[in-house]
Amino acid sequence: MIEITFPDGNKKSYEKGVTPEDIAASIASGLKKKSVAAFVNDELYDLNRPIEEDANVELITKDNEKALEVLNHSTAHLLAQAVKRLYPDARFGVGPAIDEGFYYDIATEHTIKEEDLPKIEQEMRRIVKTQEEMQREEMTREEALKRFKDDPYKKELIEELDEGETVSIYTQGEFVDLCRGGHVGNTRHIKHFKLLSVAGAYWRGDSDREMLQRIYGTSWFTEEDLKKHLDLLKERRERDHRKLGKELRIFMLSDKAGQGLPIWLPNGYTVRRVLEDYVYKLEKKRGYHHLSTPVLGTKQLYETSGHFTHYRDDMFSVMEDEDETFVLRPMSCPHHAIVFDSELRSYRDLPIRYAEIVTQHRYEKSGALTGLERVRAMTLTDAHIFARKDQIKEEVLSAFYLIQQAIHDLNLEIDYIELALRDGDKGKFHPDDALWDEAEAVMRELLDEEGIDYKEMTGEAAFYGPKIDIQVRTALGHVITMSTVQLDFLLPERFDLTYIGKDGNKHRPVLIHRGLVSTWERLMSILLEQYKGAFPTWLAPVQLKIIPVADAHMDYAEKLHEQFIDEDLRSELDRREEKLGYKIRDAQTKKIPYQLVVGDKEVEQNAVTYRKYGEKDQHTVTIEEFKTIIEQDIRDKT
RNA sequence: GCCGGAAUAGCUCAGCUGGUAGAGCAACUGACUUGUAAUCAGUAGGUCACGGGUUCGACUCCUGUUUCCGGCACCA
Repeated sequence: MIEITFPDGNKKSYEKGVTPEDIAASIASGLKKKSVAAFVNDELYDLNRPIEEDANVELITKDNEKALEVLNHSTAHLLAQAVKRLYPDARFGVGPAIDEGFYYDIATEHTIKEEDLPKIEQEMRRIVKTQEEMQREEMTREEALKRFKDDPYKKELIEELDEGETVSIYTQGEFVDLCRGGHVGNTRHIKHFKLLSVAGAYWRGDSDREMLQRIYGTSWFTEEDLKKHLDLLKERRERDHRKLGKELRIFMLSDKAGQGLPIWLPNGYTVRRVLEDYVYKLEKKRGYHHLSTPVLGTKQLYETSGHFTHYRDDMFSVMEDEDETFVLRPMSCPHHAIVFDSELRSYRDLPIRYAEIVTQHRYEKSGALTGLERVRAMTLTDAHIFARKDQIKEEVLSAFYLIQQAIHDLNLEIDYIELALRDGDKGKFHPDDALWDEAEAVMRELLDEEGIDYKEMTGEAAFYGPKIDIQVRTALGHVITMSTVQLDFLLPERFDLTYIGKDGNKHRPVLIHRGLVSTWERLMSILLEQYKGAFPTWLAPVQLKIIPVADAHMDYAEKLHEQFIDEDLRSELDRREEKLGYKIRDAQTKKIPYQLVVGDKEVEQNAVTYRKYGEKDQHTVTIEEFKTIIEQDIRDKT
């Protein structure tokens, strides 16, 4: 007999070799049904894996987050088994559970197409029906190597394990897979799943190695959950900024103008100007000085900064004219460094904060380009703060809080914060360890002191220094880097920047790079998706639409329209001779925040009847009242 | 850049095994003068992404290119 201790402290005796499933059944039949796996002494156990000694056992039920992961992982195995039956030459890479699903990487002569997915799914369902037991087996590394000798990918994975490590494999029917485990125990537990797509993926994520075929899928405990998830995927497609951006005439892309070179249409540019203005004022209040520098710079400038050597491949071609050589700038710090260096600086002048609306060009790989999210010409508000070492914490934090404010005003939410650090890669990061140690320590310290939660990411730093990256989750579920504060000791060296200290000697300033709300392009893609194209009034390209009931009311409507335009409201008047319902529908599909209907009643009362986008109620108010309402709305930014 | 898929009217899409294209919406014209999501009728609109090939004949089959989409890699 062995003794099992439950999370609530209760203990119970069981036969040696009892499985989590048995334990669940012994407590309640409902619990057995709900259980998916278990933590046995904090190790993930399959439902059918025997427990050989006294242990702490926590059953993982379907409502536990881990349960879905186990289910999806098991579904990946099921997928592999089905693929192997249909394409016997198939060899397998890795097949993990991921957020919202799973995938498996496959090597086979057969090119797997989207049309093949139903066939594979069908085979999977067949295996579910025959209720294959997913049997765990443990062996030495050497045995495992023998077992998988014809499986180059699995073999490679095993070879990387330490000598003497125990390897576990799982067998279900004729299919055997190398796997650490945590499985549902039997294929019959897998019921509600769908294969979603096929894609290519490099073996081990290494672009120098071969590409495998990857099948993505998703698996759930109930049909409702599966359906809900599929609906969510559909909803995300509806929110796609490329679709909305086209419908609402926000931006366009044209192969005639150039791949990845977006064109801002009047609607989009209006939103952008509002954002630019907002940021300009925000920065102005925080002591930033705005300036403007050219999109073209000498190659020498970027050689000095180090960007040219680091990012040569991601820059547009070098331009040569007579004896000068230029590049399209990929970023703006060198220009700002030069401005700093153009005058003698005293310690009293610091910090100096330069901000600029910068257009920059990067030769992004063609496959990376995506709508406004990833482009080759982008504009952003970029800032560089030149400070003394004793000012670092204050300046980094103030930049951080500025970012927080902007993200809040845009109705976005910080998902998490990353502290990006270097790793041992001397080619990727500048080699001065002392500078790195100091910079990384300061960043860590200030985050800790301020009680800001963050994840450390080694190997993710910029080549010149550590970064604090602010990650935002978009409405489509992507996590993107929205903002960044980077501490740089290197560029001031490279440009030999100095200021005169209290002691009368020259000192080296530090450089803090600050990206506020990504680029306008990317921000627009995020906002479009966030608001589903229905911009809040302060951002909306058209804030209100005046709709006269009939021609007779046109004069009144014209007068209103003029008044609103004078008040700096973005007003439009529908002058078409159409039915009221038709014009209203048009205003609605354009997602205009306020639609104003004016007819006999309004003319008589000097009033407007408005309806807010997304609301059902209509309100009749005087013109003055309406102005107060919309102006308040604009101030609220909601 | 890599793997796979796609490209038909301004937009959304149909077009079977090869016989040179069609709908809805939008646009334009006319009638209707309207009270909260589509009034009716008519007109016009396409080198079927581009180049080459197979064929008596290609939107359809083959091939190259371009762009887009799903991923991977990359992202100062």
